[in-house]
Amino acid sequence: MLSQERYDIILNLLKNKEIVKMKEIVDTLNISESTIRRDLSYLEENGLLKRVHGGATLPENSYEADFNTKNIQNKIEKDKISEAASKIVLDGECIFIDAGTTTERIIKYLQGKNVTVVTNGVTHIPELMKYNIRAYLTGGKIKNNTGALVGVETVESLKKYNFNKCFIGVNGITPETGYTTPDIEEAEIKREVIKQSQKSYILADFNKFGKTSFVSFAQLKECTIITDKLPSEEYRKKTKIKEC
Amino acid sequence: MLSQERYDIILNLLKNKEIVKMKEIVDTLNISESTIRRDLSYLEENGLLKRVHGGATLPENSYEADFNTKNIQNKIEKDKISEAASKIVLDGECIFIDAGTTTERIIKYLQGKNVTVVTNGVTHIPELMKYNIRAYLTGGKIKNNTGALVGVETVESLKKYNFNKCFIGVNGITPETGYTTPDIEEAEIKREVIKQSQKSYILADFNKFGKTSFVSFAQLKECTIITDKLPSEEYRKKTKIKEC
DNA sequence: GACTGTTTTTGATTATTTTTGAATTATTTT
DNA sequence: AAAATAATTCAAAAATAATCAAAAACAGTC
Repeated sequence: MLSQERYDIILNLLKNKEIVKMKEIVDTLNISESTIRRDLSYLEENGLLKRVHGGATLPENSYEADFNTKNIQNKIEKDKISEAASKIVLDGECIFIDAGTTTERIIKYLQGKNVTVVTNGVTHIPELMKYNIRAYLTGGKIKNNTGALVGVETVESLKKYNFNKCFIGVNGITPETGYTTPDIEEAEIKREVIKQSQKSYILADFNKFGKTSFVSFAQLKECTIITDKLPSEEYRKKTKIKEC
Repeated sequence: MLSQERYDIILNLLKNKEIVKMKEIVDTLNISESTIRRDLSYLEENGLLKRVHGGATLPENSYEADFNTKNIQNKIEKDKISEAASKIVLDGECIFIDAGTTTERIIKYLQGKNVTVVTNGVTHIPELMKYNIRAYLTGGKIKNNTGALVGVETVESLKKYNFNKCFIGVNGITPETGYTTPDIEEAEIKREVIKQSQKSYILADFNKFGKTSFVSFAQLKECTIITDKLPSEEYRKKTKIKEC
């Protein structure tokens, strides 16, 4: 059995139960405790679960949406992207962090840095408070499914800020349609944020390339893409790309 | 049984009952008192509950001095106040709910009502989403200790809304100083909210009467007090009071 | 392909640490 | 003071970490 398979199964056990015991994993996988311990350590390092005495639990701030991503490797890459993003943030800067699970991961890497964060993602708040990061929330309507703040109030609110950098999530990237997302209200926010930022960064794992979602919010050249793997040279010609 | 499981169960017992006795925990968990004591200590250290002789209660907000922590009756009263507050909210109204633990309790009683809620309390969000209440958040700086949104951005944000009613927490009430609270930034918000509301309500259990905190944010007559027990007739002469 | 040497993965074994419950002592409540 | 509850201590049990040899996977070489 491949380690990847084991990772999948373990995370799946967790996904349904919130908490899983060593014994349960042993029973389902029929594999030695030693190996499972190693797996758990690995998964913990990559923030996919939290080990506790006797088993493992979901990590503190895991929002369900993230668990729909089946491929573990993909999650690990996502984390690398977030880490890379955090590294380009300089001391004293003011940045915007978009709502969404990919962008949320940046926060933990900002720990100890002197930055001011503005966000429209209410799910980011516990994380921001945990690391004691100076943070502002845009106003607006709370979208019940994603916990993003949207609407006129949010756009108005954004106009008051000037960001050194902004970090934005995305669902599809093509040279023709640019950056796309499925939600029209959230697209509006992203558009406004880019307008208010000196530099704009798109966080995208490599399977977003070549995909198109419902609403375009910017052209390729308006932002720098931070990604783990570049699919073709075509994109590099059209915009700046930072690989990690 | 994993310690994590026990934590969950204990906190769940608490969530519904406000207070839980040692014996109850022993009966439900079938585990030694020693272990449960250790669990309670751990949970207390993490601010998830407060130990009392013979069991545990829900934690109090540290800065919001509550002198009767041991008194369970007091908590029941608090909840009655919140329930009474929720009952004066009419169908279709737009209300403001102040940040804080007392006001947070209103939310669960709004379930199913057709209301629009605006708030500056980020800790209210999960509860608002849980009951699927149409909600807006003011913008502003996230105060790290209380999770309240404050500052110019919040005040600006509030000016756009007109509320039918607002529900505000308080730390002290006297005929001379009016309504008082320890935080100057939060006071500013309360002041603005009252300005934007047709009717303003103060939620106060009876031990807030006769106390004075640092900053005044309104005179007695500007608001209606919702309380469980009235300490003296003096107050009734100066403002409207709703007992429950 | 077959062979060889290297690296990686695995499971058993053995320390080491953590958790637990009982016994004892101290503290609080009535 | 008596009863109830809590803190402390300690040894047994359970879980984890560390170690190591066998097995499997891999990379070259012929």
